[in-house]
Amino acid sequence: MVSHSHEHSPEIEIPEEISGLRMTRQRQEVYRILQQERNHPTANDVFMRVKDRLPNISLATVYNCLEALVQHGIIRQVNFDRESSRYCPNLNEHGHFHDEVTGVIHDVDFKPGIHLADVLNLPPGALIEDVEITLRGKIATA
Amino acid sequence: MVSHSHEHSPEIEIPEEISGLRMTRQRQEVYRILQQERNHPTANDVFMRVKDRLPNISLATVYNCLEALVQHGIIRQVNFDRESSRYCPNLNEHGHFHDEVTGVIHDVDFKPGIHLADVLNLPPGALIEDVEITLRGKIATA
DNA sequence: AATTATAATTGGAATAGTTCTTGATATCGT
DNA sequence: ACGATATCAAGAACTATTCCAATTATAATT
Repeated sequence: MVSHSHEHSPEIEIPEEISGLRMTRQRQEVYRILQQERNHPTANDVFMRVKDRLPNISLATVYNCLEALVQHGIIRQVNFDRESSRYCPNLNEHGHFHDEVTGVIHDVDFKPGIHLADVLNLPPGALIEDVEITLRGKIATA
Repeated sequence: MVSHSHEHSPEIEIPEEISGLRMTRQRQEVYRILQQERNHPTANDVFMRVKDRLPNISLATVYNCLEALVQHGIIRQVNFDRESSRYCPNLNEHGHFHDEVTGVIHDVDFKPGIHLADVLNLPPGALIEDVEITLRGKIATA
């Protein structure tokens, strides 16, 4: 076990295991970046940032880590059209609004008490396992 | 076993120009396929089908045609995760349910009177230009 | 602690969907 | 008909992602 002694940045405590996933150093650092930067980074964004702390990490490992975190329900993968996938630590059911002027991606929550099945005519017997709601547009400069 | 017959579908009359887009032979045939086969085909699906009528068409042209039709608001492009894009002639605001057992994609409409702005907490001033709602799951076998 | 087994990481090669490029062909406006 | 413009075909190029083989780290067992 690693004795973490003196670090200066506001560290986020990450347990050694989450949801049955072994939290290796690489997975920890990838996860930390998602927690700190809530900008919905791409795999490559994460790769560039994580190299500050793990200079030898490979892009393949970043992909592996992100996939492992997604599989274990620790983060979510978000796709806009055919652009690079982005990753998001917000596990609440929510959608995304992509401001195409600034490029910023905003989380969009449901209004309280609203559930998808209430507003959509789903096929009979449909068991939803995953939902993706993505909006694209701009913000009126009032 | 499914007999995969291209039954004679009644010809669909397609005007020479739609929404300011010149309807070339290739665009007509691509569009016709989308109208006839409402299976949300991929570009490659369309390519294979359209070769019955235009044996010399190229895949690049199919992509060009699909893009032109999308740009002019004649069809819609639908993405599921990072899979191949699919194309859809249904212009009503609707989502898609992807049955991951059968692979079938169902259109999913809003219940009458429901609009997105009623159910989502959009960022103030957001002007939505495009919405994508994709669901993934299975259908319970009664 | 040493040994074996299992899992994770790395770096590069491979893949797949899509886009780009170039030269040929068709269509439009005059 | 003529030049200008748009579209097309074929294949090369591009890019995000995955795969693979070899190495390294961690865990389990003795």
